[in-house]
Amino acid sequence: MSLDSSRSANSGPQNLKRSFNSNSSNDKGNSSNSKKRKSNQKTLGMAWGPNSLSTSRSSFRSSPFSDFGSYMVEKNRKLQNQFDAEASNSSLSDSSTKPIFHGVSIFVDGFTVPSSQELRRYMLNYGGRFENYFSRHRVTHIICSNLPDSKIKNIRSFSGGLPVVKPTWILDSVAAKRLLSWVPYQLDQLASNQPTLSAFFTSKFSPASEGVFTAAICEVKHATEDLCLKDASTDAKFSEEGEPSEWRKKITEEHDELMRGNTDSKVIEEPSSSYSEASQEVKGVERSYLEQDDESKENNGPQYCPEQPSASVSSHCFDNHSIKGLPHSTALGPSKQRHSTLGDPNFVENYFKNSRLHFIGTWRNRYRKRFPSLPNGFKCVNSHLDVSADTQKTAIIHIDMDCFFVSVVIRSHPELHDKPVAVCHSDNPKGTAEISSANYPARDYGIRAGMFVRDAKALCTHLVILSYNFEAYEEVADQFYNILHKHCNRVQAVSCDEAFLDVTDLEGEDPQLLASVIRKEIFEATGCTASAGIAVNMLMARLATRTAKPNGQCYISPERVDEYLDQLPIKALPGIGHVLEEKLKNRNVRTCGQLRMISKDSLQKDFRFKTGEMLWNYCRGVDNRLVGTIQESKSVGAEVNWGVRFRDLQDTQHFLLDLCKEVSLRLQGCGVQGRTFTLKIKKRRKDAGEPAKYMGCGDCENLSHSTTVPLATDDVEVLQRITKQLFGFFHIDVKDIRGVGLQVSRLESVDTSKQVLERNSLKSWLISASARSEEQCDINGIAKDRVGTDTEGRSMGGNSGVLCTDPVGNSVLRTNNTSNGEGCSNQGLSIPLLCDLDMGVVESLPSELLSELNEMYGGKLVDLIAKSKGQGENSTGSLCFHSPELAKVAVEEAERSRNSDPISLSRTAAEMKGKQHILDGLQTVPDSGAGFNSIAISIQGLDNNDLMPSSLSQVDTSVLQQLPEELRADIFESLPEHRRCKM
DNA sequence: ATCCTCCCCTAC
DNA sequence: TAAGGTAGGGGAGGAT
Ligand SMILES: Nc1ccn([C@H]2C[C@H](O)[C@@H](COP(=O)(O)OP(=O)(O)OP(=O)(O)O)O2)c(=O)n1
Ligand SMILES: [Mg+2]
Ligand SMILES: [Mg+2]
Repeated sequence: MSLDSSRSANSGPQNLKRSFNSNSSNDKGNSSNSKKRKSNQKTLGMAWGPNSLSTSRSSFRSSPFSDFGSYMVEKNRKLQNQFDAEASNSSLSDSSTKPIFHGVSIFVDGFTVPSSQELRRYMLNYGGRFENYFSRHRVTHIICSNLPDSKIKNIRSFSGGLPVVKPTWILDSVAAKRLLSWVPYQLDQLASNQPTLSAFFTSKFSPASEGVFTAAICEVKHATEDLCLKDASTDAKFSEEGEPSEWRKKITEEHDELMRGNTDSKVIEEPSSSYSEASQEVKGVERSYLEQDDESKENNGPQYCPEQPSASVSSHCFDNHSIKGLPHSTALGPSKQRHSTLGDPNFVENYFKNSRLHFIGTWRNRYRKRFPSLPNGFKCVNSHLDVSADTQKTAIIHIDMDCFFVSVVIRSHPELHDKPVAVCHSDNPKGTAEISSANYPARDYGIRAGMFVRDAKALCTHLVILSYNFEAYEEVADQFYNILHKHCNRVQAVSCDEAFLDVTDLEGEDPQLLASVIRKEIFEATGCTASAGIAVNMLMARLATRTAKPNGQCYISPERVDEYLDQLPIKALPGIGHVLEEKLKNRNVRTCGQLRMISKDSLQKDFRFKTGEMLWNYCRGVDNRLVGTIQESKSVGAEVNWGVRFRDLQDTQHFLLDLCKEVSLRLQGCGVQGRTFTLKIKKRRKDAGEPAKYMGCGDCENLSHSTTVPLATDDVEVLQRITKQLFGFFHIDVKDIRGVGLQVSRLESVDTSKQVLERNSLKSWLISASARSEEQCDINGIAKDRVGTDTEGRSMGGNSGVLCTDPVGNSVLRTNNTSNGEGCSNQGLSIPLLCDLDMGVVESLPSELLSELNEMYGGKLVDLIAKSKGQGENSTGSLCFHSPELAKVAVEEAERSRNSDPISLSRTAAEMKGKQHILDGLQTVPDSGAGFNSIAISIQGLDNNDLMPSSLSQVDTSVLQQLPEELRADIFESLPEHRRCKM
């Protein structure tokens, strides 16, 4: 309770976090440290380093990732806990058992007698460990029955040099009540072929050995772990025999076995045995992934082109008008800025081209285009049909590619498949580049996504670093989804490597069998493995996948949910990140079992309604979410929090312009326009030193301001004006800026139907404006436009006129009956006749509206305007002040102009002219009587001049200053308090 | 009550 | 050297 009250204050969470991780060396890593300390204290602690700076930590709070890399730690810990729990339970039941297998960790390969289940039980009961997946660094012995010769070769490469021992070794050891040497039990074929193996093995596998059970002959000296590991992984002697293709084949052939025998049995899987052998023969396993692209490529040509609008900013269309682009900096030496915004005029584009997070962050939009929601796709309507009218159990499959980024690029390095490999931009052992993905051998060393490469290298000096290949990720993701959609029409994409399937309605299909089929197809098509979880809801399916990884699948039956969750660390639940974990830890809650002890009321009191409910449900395995197609997006944005360094306002403006271009292109790529714009700034904290991460943002305050405009737009110039305006709200030294983002929300689709709507609203607006301009300004009604197609802002009272403010505090004086236009707008109007248009209104339209309108009239509008201009100043009289709407528009435009730079203003003569026209009109305000009360004024213009100087600011100010004092005061007072102060 | 802005948290 | 993005859910607190 006290914890989340900290939310109310800005600094609350930061302080909280700081206290959590006073020892982080990575200013982004923060709270994950506490976790890491725990799970792998020594190495990780050293890797991350002791960290003195409490301040260093919260820096990258938006770094969702700070903690992400630790989930595998959690998973392992979870399994560990389960294992320990089971082991201790078992021990309790048979207190006489001795830890015969202490230090022994087996992996059962394929069919054995006794079964892997039984072997597992023996291990549990006698102090050993049982690995559900193969890891050369965790497994000490592979247990395997004699195999046909054809399989020996595979085993050899698969085993990576570990002892391959017959199951009777376990049985005999149990019978003897001590650990026997495994040497006599070595698999015949291997023993005869590889006489030298045993020497190697013996040195490598000293059972971890508290000397109590030293009876075994095999127990040689305690060779150091490091030495052993190094030997094992650097010595290619064993692995090189295995062809990569064979490895693939082996994986394929055995994945059924693994599913049934090992992974499945691991914890949860129902011992259903029927489906496993039913799996198809692998015919085309050898068909290389390289030849697989054909289908999808020809269909659509999946490609990741950061240059494409929807992916990233388009290149080459920028003039870099940064005249002083020479890299001289006051604070930073040239070398320091080479990779910053200061060193690269094309920074934004290049940055996004290389950003992995940008890739995964924008993937969803590309998916939307590639797989437009299918007509038969299930819409995720929250129809609470849940009344269990469905007697049939729902069946959900969650499927996720194993170490996706590594798996894809490792295909061209088959010799590396069992070596520790990670994908990263840099191989610099001192670098702060981040690991994107690490394969499972690398994870055995504690290497995780998000970690600095130097820390990863410290954990594993021979870690192999591979480069990104975004195009390949895109392509594999595409194949992945092609397969999923082929089997199921209820697919919910989670990310480029992960999805949920609702297979409830696929009757006659065993979900587990289906999952194995899909996994196999994925492997055959892509050469990459995927893991799957099957359960009755999304939550449990996802958890099952974690258990199943890598290259496995796991079914959690409803009966075993409780058992599964009881010891599960709460951090493993989706939705519980490091913050919630810490809060719960402070209440001594670490496992789902413990979480269940807390009442829902209590949780909702401490964690608020929704979160409390989520916690209560999830720790019980309850999840009411439905698998649905991707919903239409609610926001579009772009941000950069790396390499952002500015010297002066011009640097900043240049960057903001690029960001606007990027966002504009993305809006257009998504076919939407937006009305609300939010500018986010990361501001270096006063006490923050150099970021731990090279070119990183370090410890920052996160600031944001937003504004809402009346008409949705995707126009770069409009974005630019708005952005400049927003930037004015931050009274900030540009040298402190470490990150910038622009987000657009209140989106409106630009598809045909919406276009019609928009045009209608525009038309109605014009008509009603025109009509009203002939009445007297009529003030009545309460305008509250929720639908928001055309008006905006809130009524702020007043009789003769209403001062409205948009959310940012651009105050807009206008009459309430603005909404009349909107009232009509949804009813569909025919286009007003040209001659019915009020030219004064038309001329004062913002340029983008004008051009849109012009389109509606087939281009005749501009002609008409030209003619009306010829008539002299006649139109001026009606220009601004007969129509509140007109005034509104005029003021908005004037406001935009104020913050526009000279370049954009002069870009089109027509636009400039229009603005000047309006300004002229504004200057006549004092004379214009009744219409006067509908002037809009942007208050921030009053004191933005220092930050946003522009050629027009003086004009604006003078316009403002011409206002009667009374009105000015009125306007000022009507502004929200925080706006007034901030100015 | 409901909307709005400004945040935080989470996932990949 | 390095490329710490993107989007949704949700809540506090103020305005209406
Ligand atoms: N901090 C992170 C997390 C993920 N990713 C990218 C790389 C991953 O390959 C991909 C998919 O994320 P997953 O969580 O599915 O992780 P992996 O697929 O790498 O491993 P796993 O086998 O656990 O799924 O997203 C990243 O770049 N940085
Ligand atoms: Mg994955
Ligand atoms: Mg994933």
